[in-house]
Formats: sequence, C-alpha cells, structure tokens
Amino acid sequence: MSRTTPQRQAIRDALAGAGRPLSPNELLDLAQDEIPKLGMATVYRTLSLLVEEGEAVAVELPGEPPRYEHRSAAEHHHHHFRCDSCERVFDVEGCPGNMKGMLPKGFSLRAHHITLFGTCDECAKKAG
Amino acid sequence: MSRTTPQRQAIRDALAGAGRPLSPNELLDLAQDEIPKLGMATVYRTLSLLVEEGEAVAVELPGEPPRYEHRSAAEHHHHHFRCDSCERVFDVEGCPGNMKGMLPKGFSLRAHHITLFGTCDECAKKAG
DNA sequence: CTAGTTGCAAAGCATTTGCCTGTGG
DNA sequence: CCACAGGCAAATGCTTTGCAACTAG
Repeated sequence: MSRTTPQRQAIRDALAGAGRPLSPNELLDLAQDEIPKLGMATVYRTLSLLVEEGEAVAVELPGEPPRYEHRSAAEHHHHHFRCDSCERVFDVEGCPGNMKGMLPKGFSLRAHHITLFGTCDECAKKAG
Repeated sequence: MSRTTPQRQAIRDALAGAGRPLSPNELLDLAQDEIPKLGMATVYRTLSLLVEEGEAVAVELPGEPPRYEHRSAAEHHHHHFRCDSCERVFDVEGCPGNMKGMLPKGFSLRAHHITLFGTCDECAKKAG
C-alpha cells in the first residue's frame, strides 16, 4: 500500500496550497523548504502517484512541459492563463463555449483546451 | 547566403503539400521518399531555417512536441484539431472570440490558443 | 520485521551541436 | 574554388529507472 512519508506530505501540501498549476521544478523548490534533501526523482514519482490517485491533475500547455494542479481546481471546467513575463500559469473561469461550429464536416468533438497568453496583474504593476 | 539543396527542397515540398501541421518525424518520412538518406538533424536544421525565413510556423499543442505548418496556413487566424485516434492535427476555421471576459482583474490578453480534441472524419468512418 | 520509499547516479529519448566530408553557385 | 550544408555521432536537458540504504506501519 501507499505510505505517508514526509516527502509526499510536503509535495501534497505545496500542491494544495498553491492555488495554481505548478511545474515539477516549482514543486521541488516549495517542498524543499520542508525537506531540503528532497530529490527531483521523488517529485516525479510522487506526481505520478498523485495523478493515479486522482489527487492531482496534469495541466498541459502548448509548448511547455506539463504542470500539475490539485484536484479541487480540476473539479469544474476551467482554462489557463500563462503570463509572458513571470511564466506562471493561473486558472481562469468561464468559457466561450459553442466550439462545435468550428468543426470540419464529419469531425466530432470530445474536449477542448483554451490557453490565454498575456501579462498577469503583478507583472503589469511592476512594468508600470 | 542560404542555399537551395535537394534536402531542403524535399522538406519544403512536403510541408507545402501537406495542408496540415506535420511533426518532424512525419516530415522526415515524407521527405525521405525523395532523399532516402536524409537525416533527422537536417530536418530540424531546415525547420529552424524555414521558421526564421517565415516560410513555416511552429504549431504548439498541449502535451506534444511542436509541429510545423506552411506559411499559407498561418496567414489567417485559425485553431487546431487533434484526432484521438490517428493523432494527426488539422487546421480548423472560426473562433468563438471574446475571451477577455475570462481574464482575472488586472490581467491583459495578448493571444489565445484553442485546441479541439475528438475524432476526424476518416477515423469516424473506419470505426463505423 | 520487511515491503514500500528515497536519494543518487546512470539510462532514456527527442532535439541540438560539433566535426569533417561533400557540393551548390 | 570554398563557404555553406549534410550526415553521423556525441552532447544536451528533462524525465525515468536501477539499486542499495532507509523507514513507516
């Protein structure tokens, strides 16, 4: 059975507390505040485990390696925003919907991903 | 200056003739019909060159390495559809637009990507 | 106790680069 | 002729795996 270890707890906590999708590196940095010797391999292994358990969800963005967010964020339909400046990713609410009109004849739709790109509020402030 | 070689010509032709975004591997296969000894390194080097020249455009999809499409496809705003079954990617016309309403307060929008997932017409027919 | 976990180092893979030979202009 | 290109093989960077030591239950 799957054990509760300090490493896993630190990773779970970081994910749950972030409120946005985190990259494996961001996760390593955050979790190392708790467990300084934590290795990247453990982060990857724990992420696979959390995804299997349904505790975390992979967030795939165009042109970037996957990030991961806590189950609570994934429970409702949402999309993502990536800041050009700080490169952080945020969840965004709402959806234009009605994407069936875009389909070529004979194609059927199962899902859609929308990614917005621009500047987040913090970076906008810094830039003046 | 940049030279015209049989390798580059084969790659250009494959891209121009495809009518949809191609992965480096698809491109290698197609171009090897013309130049059997063509190497992957040349495909990658030529793609960078074509992108610099504006002859080709990189198409980034969530969770996948970039594909490339001919300039002619990129001249107008469009999005992409990926078939779950054959894994090919197609261009789709139209756009729900008005994505600004989704932005959190203080965020500004520069661009958006939409990717549709489902089954293409050919695969739908095969599946009956 | 002892099977599941971890850290470290080595292995994988797709992409990129270095180097020497070949060739377009 | 000779600077640019191409093929091959080695290097890279991120992710995964192997393995011996460690620890939760």
